[in-house]
Parts: sequence; structure tokens; C-alpha cells
Amino acid sequence: MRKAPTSKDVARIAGVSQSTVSYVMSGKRPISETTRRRVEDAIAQLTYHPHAGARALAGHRTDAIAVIMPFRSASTAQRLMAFVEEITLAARRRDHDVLLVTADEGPDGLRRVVGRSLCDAVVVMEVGTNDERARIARTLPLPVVFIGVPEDTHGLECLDFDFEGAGALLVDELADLGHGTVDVLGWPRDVVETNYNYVPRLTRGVERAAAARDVELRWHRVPGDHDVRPVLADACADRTDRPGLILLAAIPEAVRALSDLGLRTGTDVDVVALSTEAEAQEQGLTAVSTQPRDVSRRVMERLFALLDGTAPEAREVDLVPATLVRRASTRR
Amino acid sequence: MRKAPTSKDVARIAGVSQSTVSYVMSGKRPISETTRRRVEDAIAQLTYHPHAGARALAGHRTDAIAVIMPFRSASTAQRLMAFVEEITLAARRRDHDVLLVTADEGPDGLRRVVGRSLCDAVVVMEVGTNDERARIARTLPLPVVFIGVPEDTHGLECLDFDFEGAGALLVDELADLGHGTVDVLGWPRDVVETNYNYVPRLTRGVERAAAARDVELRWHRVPGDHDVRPVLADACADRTDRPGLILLAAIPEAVRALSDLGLRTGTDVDVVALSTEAEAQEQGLTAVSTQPRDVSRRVMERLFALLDGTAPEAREVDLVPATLVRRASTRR
DNA sequence: TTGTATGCGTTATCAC
DNA sequence: GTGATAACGCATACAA
Repeated sequence: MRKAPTSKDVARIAGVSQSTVSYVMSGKRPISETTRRRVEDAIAQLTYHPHAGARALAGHRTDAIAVIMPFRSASTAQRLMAFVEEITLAARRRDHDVLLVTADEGPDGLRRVVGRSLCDAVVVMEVGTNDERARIARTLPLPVVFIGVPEDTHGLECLDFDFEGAGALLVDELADLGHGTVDVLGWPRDVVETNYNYVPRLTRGVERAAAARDVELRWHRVPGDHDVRPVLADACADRTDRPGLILLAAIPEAVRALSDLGLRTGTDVDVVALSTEAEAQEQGLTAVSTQPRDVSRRVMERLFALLDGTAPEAREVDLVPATLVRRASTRR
Repeated sequence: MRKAPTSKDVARIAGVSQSTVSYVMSGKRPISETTRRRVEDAIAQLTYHPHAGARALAGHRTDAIAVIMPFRSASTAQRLMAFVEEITLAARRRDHDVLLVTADEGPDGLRRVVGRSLCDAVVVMEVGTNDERARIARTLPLPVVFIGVPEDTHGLECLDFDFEGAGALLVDELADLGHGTVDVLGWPRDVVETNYNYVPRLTRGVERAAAARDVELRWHRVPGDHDVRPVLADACADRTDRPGLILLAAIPEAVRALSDLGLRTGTDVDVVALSTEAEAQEQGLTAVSTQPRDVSRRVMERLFALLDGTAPEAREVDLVPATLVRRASTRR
């Protein structure tokens, strides 16, 4: 538990100057094979680790990425975790650390981590349609990548799943199955009101496809208490035709509610959903999955390209395409 | 996009010395009301933020907590997210940031964040029964708090949910309902083999209670592909008595499988589970919930007590008690 | 109550 | 190919 060794200690043991130690570590100038060896041996012997703060101070970089994360959100925990995991792994592959910032710090969170030089770049998850953080990002001297698409993407780096395409796929699938009327179980009121940008995008995709396929839409909302039974009873009961249902939220609850109502998915009712891959599998749902891992990978590629200065011309918006996987909840 | 202001800039504008600015921010010595005002005004005017690296270098503290997180684990994403969220919020309340470290860096992750002086304390999630990180922690000059209970807790700070008590509650509930035989759907092989410490703890609780209540246990395992239908068919079909089932893993899949088998929970079969609160509600299960938020809160209390030097005598192990909530999956 | 001066452990610019 | 040395921005011991 004695004091941590510094590069000076390494230098002394290796019999070189401190700056040489630094150059061995950074590789920023040629080093003879013999001194490199002696330095590396000394480093190993002392289990020397460079002091991150000193490095940040002198080197003007932190080797850290800040991630602004909305814990309470329209996304499921699974989806959020997938984002965070993939981002963290990508960061480590490039020897960067991840600083977790809660979105409920608001725009100040972004200002803080950048102002304090805590990171070299920022990932903002779940940007709003009209998000102050987008305005701030344009003024910042470091890369900020958004997951989501705000209204005005000018000068921003945005990546996301193609929710509009997803909405269209879901409607098309039910239309192909012959449904002229489709019931949509949409997000609860509080989610819609928080202005998440993908709510309108998904909605647009659904509505355009419905118009194109001449499908009548009936929108329902998950109640605040997540008890969807009455909603689904209202939508599906007492019908002569076979109901077609799109689930956007409260998916496990909805599947269970249908079962309680005596409706077998794929038999008595066709169900398609927007969900994570895992949830769709667990519930056996024909679904469009939101591919958080693909999105994260592209986010980090773009982010490091910006840090490396190897980024091609600004893309502004990059969308991961939607695909539909058929499972037991629809009968073809 | 000009250079970030420093405390020297603040000092110049406020007409004081740089050290006075520092003391105003830290509150470590008395400052006259007038100078405090002028400094604070200057800070606001420049939107000054202290440089985290410089602060860490000079002040020997980072105001950051590292969290070592197992993304792929026996826990659900919900449970992991609850931990991370609660830890992050608690950290922010004390003006600390959170550094996310993936557990698959192994013990080196712990060495690295500490060696580089990236944090003032560490939280290690899901410690193994015999975890090298526990040995390392004992040698480190900063607080390390474990979520979980390794075999040898000597000199460690461990907190967790009382899995042993949980196991007993689940068995007792089914015994109270008159079940003389209980089928347990346990974790998949890979989870058990990863040596998570709560697997043996839960198992011990189940087995002791079963012995005490004279209940026969039949252990089953979730298959690698998570298709639990054959397992549950095997356990519950062709029986004259009413099956009693304990679910420890793959809970949504299991509930769906029972439904597919034509078994109504609470009517044809009594089901109790170890799960998150949310999952139990979604599935309507009588369950013991693992209270990740309570555990996290206690972890952070302990951690900051250690940082403040106000920690009472070492506790070594602190367990959050288990409670059972009855829902529709058991009929009393 | 305030100012001066030093050091924290790196990086990077000069010199050699 | 290597060694001095000056920043980097802040905290704090020492003066006043």
C-alpha cells in the first residue's frame, strides 16, 4: 500500500530519462530495441500504471467516452443494456473508458462532462425531437454522436434504427395476411409526452403504410398502470373477423392479457410487435427488432472515426434498416 | 470554441488570486462574503468548469466511482440496469461520476482503474464464490464494495440480497400450500458454472427449507437454448397431484410454456419465482424479488461512509432481507 | 481573510 | 536515439 509508482520511478530503474519512458509508452518516436526492453521490464516490475489525471492534463485527452443515458425511458432495460454493453466493449477495444451520465442531469450533464474535460467524445442516447442537447452539441469542440434523430439534424451526427421503416413493415405484414383493420397498442401517455424522437417516426411509418395499403388503423394506448387487459378486450373481443394487432409497448403484459382473454396468438389473433430480439423470442412473436447492438457499433465506428480524424464527409443521419422475423404469433 | 477558461482566468476577472478561487470552490477556508460573490460571478460569467485531470493530479482524488459490471450474467437486464441506475444516481447526489468497467476485462480491470487513479472507490457487481478480485481488493488503498458474497469475506465489504432466505421463503410457500413435492427450474448450466456466488446461497436456502418441511425436491435445469417446454412437460404432465413449481430462471419462457401446456398458473399449478419486481408483476407471479435498488442504496451508503471516514466498524457482510409477495400464480 | 509558491505526473518541444 | 525542461490547471502549505 505504498505510493503508486510514477514514470520517474520507471525511468530510474530502467536507467533512462523520464521522457523516454513516456515515448516508449506512446510510441511517438523511435526507440532502440534495448532501451524499449529495459523500460518495459521496469514497467512490469513495478506494475506501473500511468496517472490518468496527469495524462489528461498534459496530453489534452482523457481516453474516455461519456455516455448520456436515460434510465427511465420508452426503451426496455434490455434495449438500454444492449446499447451500453456494446458501447463499452467498443470503447475498451480502443483503450477507452466509459463515463456514465444520467440523462436526468439534463443539458447540464453534457456541459459538465465536456467543461471538466472528463471525456474526448460523447454519446447521447434517446435524443428528443427538439432536444436542447442538440443545440449545445453544435457549439462543443469535441465529437458528439446522437442515438436518435432530432428534428433539426444540421451539423449533428445522428444514428438510429429505422423506426419509420419498421412501422411500415409491421403494417404490411398484417395487410399481407388480409387484415383490413389493424389495432395498434401504442406507448403510454408519459412516454409519448417525453418527446422521444422515435415515437413520431414509428407513427409516420405506420400511418403511411396503412394509407398505402388501405388499412384502417385503430390506436390504443397502454394505461399508466400497464394493465392492458381492458384495452385489448375492447379491441379484440366481440369481433366476427380475426383481429390483427401491433404491439409497441408493454409486450409481456399484452401477450399475457391475450392469453387471459382466451385468444391464442397466431390462431385467434395475428400479433406483430416492435421489440428486442430477446423479447420476441421469449414471447414467440413475429417482430421487428430494434437492433441496439448494430446501432451501437455504428455509433462507435463513427465516433472513433471522428476522433481519429478519418471520418468521411458528415452523414448527419444514418439509419440501421428494419427487418421483420416471422414467428408463431402470426399464421401465414 | 476558444480555449476553456481556467481558475486563473476566473481569478483575473474577479480580481483575486488563483488560490482564492480554489478555496471558494472547495470551501476549505473562510472567505469574505464580498470576494465570494465576485468569484462566483466570474465563474458564472465564464461558465468555468474545473479541469478534472488537474484536480485529480493536485488533489489526489477523482470524484469518480468505478463500477465493474457483468453484462452477460445470471441476472436479467432489468436487474443489472436497476443496480447501475441506482448507483449512478447515488453517486451524482454526492457529486461523483461513474466509470463503467466491463467484468470481462477480468481482474485486470480492477487493477487498471485503481492503478491509473481513475476513481476513488470501486463497486464490484456479482462477485464469484472464489473471486480473484476479492484477493486484489484487500491489497488496494481505496474502498472496494462487493455486491455478492464470496467464500472468504475477511477484510472485505460485501452487500447483497439474502438469497438463502429467499430460497427458504419459496419452499415454505409451496409447503404451506400443501405441496409435498416441489419442482425447481434452476439456472442453465453455463450460469452455474460461472461460479456466481448466489447460486449456492439460493440452493442452500431451498434445500434446508425442504429438509425442514419434509418436501421432496426435484431439480431441473434450463436448457442452453432456453426451450423449457420439454422440461416443464416432464415435470408437470401426467400427474395426479397439483404440481408446485419454483422458477429461478427463464421466467417469461417458463410462464409461456406452462400456458402452452394448457396449465393455468394458480389453477392447475402453483408457481413461485425468484425475479425482479417488474417481471413478477408482468407475469402475475407470486415471487420473491431481489431488490437491486435497495442493495445498491446500501452499497453506496457504505461506500461513501468509507470515503468520508465515517464508516462504523467493518460489517463484512450485510444482507437485504427477502420477502415474498403473493400474486395470481398461487391459489391460497 | 487573502496572496505566493510549490508540486502533482504526464506530454511534447527543444536541444544534443 | 536520447535527455533536459517547460507547460498543463489545480490544491495546499506557508506567509502575511
